[in-house]
Amino acid sequence: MKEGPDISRIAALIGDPARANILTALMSGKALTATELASEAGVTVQTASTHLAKLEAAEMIVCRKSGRHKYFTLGGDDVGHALEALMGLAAGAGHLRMRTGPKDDALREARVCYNHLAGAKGIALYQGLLGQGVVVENGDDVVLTDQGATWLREFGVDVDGLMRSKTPLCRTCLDWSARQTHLAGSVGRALLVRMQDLGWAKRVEGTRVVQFTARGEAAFTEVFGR
Amino acid sequence: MKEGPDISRIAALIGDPARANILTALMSGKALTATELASEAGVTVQTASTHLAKLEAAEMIVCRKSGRHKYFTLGGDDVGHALEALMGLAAGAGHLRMRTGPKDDALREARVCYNHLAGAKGIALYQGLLGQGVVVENGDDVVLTDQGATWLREFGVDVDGLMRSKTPLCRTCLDWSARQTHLAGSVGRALLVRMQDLGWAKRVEGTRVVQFTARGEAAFTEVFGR
DNA sequence: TTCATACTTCGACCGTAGCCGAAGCATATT
DNA sequence: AATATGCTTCGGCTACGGTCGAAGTATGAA
Repeated sequence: MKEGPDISRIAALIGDPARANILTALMSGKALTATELASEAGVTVQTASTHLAKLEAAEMIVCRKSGRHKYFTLGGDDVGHALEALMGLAAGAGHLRMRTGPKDDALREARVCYNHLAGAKGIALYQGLLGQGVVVENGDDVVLTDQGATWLREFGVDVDGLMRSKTPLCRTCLDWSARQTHLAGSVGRALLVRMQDLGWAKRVEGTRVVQFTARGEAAFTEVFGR
Repeated sequence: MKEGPDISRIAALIGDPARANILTALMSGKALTATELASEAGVTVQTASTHLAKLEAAEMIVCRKSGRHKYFTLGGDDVGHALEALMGLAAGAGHLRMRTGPKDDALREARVCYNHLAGAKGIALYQGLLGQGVVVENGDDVVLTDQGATWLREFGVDVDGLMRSKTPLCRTCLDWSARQTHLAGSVGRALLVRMQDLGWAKRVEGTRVVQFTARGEAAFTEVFGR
């Protein structure tokens, strides 16, 4: 009768609002302490503690203790992917957050999606890469072209290093804000890092917002088109 | 404070065991009636009815009524993808079902995963296609080669028809039984259909099990190896 | 019309799990 | 040692939601 992996266990884990908030906060990719996560989730530290214990037992998050702090991060890329997929569903079903925060516009413009660029800027980036033949689409899969590898090298990305790693180079990721795809995978991550190194953009502390500088904005448009 | 779509709502929806069973049952891709789903989920029809109403309200499933029956199917591909992602997580965390049913071995051997072939046979199929250069891997993306299109045509698959459609040709899908990838996407689906047309395999009514005939087994090994 | 089947709604029961206050450890700082 | 900070455990309260029996609606068959 019952077959397959027990999907409901982990879904129930994500299903609690407090835990969902914790996980969403960790989608920023940054390591956060228990108290930070508690305030993020809107619960006391005690409750957060039990939640974190459960999430850790399920290997959805991992913790690294340093002194009297415990820093938490997402368990792995699979966890991020699953959360992204759920966000896509939630956005599609119109289940957006009730009170849309003041940062919502900024989030729609440019934000961090686990480790790569998302939002309007993320989509523009992807479209730009497609237009220049750096990557090509195949269904909803993306492939890095040979000329694309060269292009990336010139842009300052260590493509060969990425290729040695086992993590996939390119993946598509569906935006929950605009219903379009943008670029994830190690290339997507590397591009975000590179743009920060170039001083084009900075992350706004404590949020997932990515703030472009005036110069960065111009350079971005120059390279990727609007 | 709170940013992004409300992930917890739908996660909680999937988090209930009964609803999870319903969704898992619908992963077979077949349209099922309310009573069938009730027995599948192990609850009475009344409870199933309320669950179905909730799932439908969230657009996770759609229903088509015919006479006094109501046939339910998954809401869309996004739903399927999200469920797959969760299954991957659940399998990874070792949260497999407690009591493994009698059909479990058959499921591990060959089963329907939403609409394509999964299990040991699914993996063998994918490996065979890779070995013959019909598809090539790029990270965790898969691409159909030109020679692969020709091969498929000879195998009896209407590749050109598939290409005209907007749905992606090839996608990878992670098995929960063996932790390996197999082929999804419209090509994956078409191959399963073709094998059934050839009389190689039949679906066992009411389950996700795919039963290969002796002749089909031999032909499969012939064509794909292993 | 009458009966049977498929599904839905209502009402009441019950259990699980989230929540916080308070106390308990553990690690740093003085 | 004494104090402060970060995190965990315990106990009890509460509420939300899943569950089923029973009654109610819709559709098809006799």
